[in-house]
Amino acid sequence: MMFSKSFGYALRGILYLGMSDEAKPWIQLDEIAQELAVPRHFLGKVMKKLVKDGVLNSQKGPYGGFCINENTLKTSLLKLMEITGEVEENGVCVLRLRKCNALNPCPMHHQIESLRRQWQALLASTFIGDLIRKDQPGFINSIAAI
Amino acid sequence: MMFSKSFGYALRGILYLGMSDEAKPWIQLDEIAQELAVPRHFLGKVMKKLVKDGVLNSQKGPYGGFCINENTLKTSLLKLMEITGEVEENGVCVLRLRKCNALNPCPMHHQIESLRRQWQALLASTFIGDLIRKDQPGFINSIAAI
DNA sequence: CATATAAAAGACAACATTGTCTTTTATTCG
DNA sequence: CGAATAAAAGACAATGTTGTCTTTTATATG
Ligand code: FES
Ligand code: FES
Repeated sequence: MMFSKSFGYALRGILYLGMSDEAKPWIQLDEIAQELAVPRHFLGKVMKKLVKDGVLNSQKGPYGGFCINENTLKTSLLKLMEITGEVEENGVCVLRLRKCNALNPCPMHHQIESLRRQWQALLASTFIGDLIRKDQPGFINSIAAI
Repeated sequence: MMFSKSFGYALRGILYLGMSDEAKPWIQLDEIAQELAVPRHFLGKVMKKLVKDGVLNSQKGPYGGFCINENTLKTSLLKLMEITGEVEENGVCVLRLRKCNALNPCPMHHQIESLRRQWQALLASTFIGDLIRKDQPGFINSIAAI
């Protein structure tokens, strides 16, 4: 019940772009990494993946950088987890014994089933757009570390 | 939402002992590892920790091995996670930004709060004894791989 | 006591994730 | 075109988890 670093960086990077002033079309990696206090090159790799999957746009060269596009706000957390590598193989037992299966359940299957369903539902039905609070002045602090 | 290998091995090892015939006082690592199809020496390290924390007993020498004790069945999954190293530091944000805090929440705090509470409650209130099904003949298969 | 046995302990390897650094590629602008 | 800029790409290091192998320690038995 904890996201990978990659996932956290991806989400925070996206939200930073989503919160940024539209007057500035492209935001550079340098700025994002500095504001979020995140390792620059590692964030770069994560952002690259997001661009490749069409969740963000990027532009090389002077005045280039990253920005959101028409897909960004419609992207689900589940999609984000797929992109950042939390494979979350379909229906795998929490003990990783096998495909999760109510007919041949592991000892924890029943206690955990409902929670897993809720978790999946949350990831699939929460979108980037749901997480942005442009009206809330302190929002940017909530994605910067400490 | 997935346990570490160490946790899985620990739980399955304990349950194997809990299911075993009481006529045989000590069960050897060799048998457990083979039956559960788990790496023997790695399991050994995990079992050692369980013994150190008083969740199991062990005995060196001929006819030695492992067995459950008066604490075993009363051990919670939360305790087991502590022992196997899923630190689960108290109230850490899912994005690992800071101590989790409703007053200064990260963007995901509200969506996730209820699930985390349920998860914690489940771990704290489920005990090894709750997971053993001595009456169920196929139980042993449910903790063996595949 | 000598021997055999099994856990405990420790050294080390394989692998995945995370992080750093350098080089390459594309783009803007003068 | 040439220089500057910024992402993309790739090589590599640090760290954590998982897995293997060998040596040490404790115990039972004859
Ligand atoms: S079989 Fe293990 S969680 Fe479903
Ligand atoms: S502040 Fe991030 S989950 Fe609570």
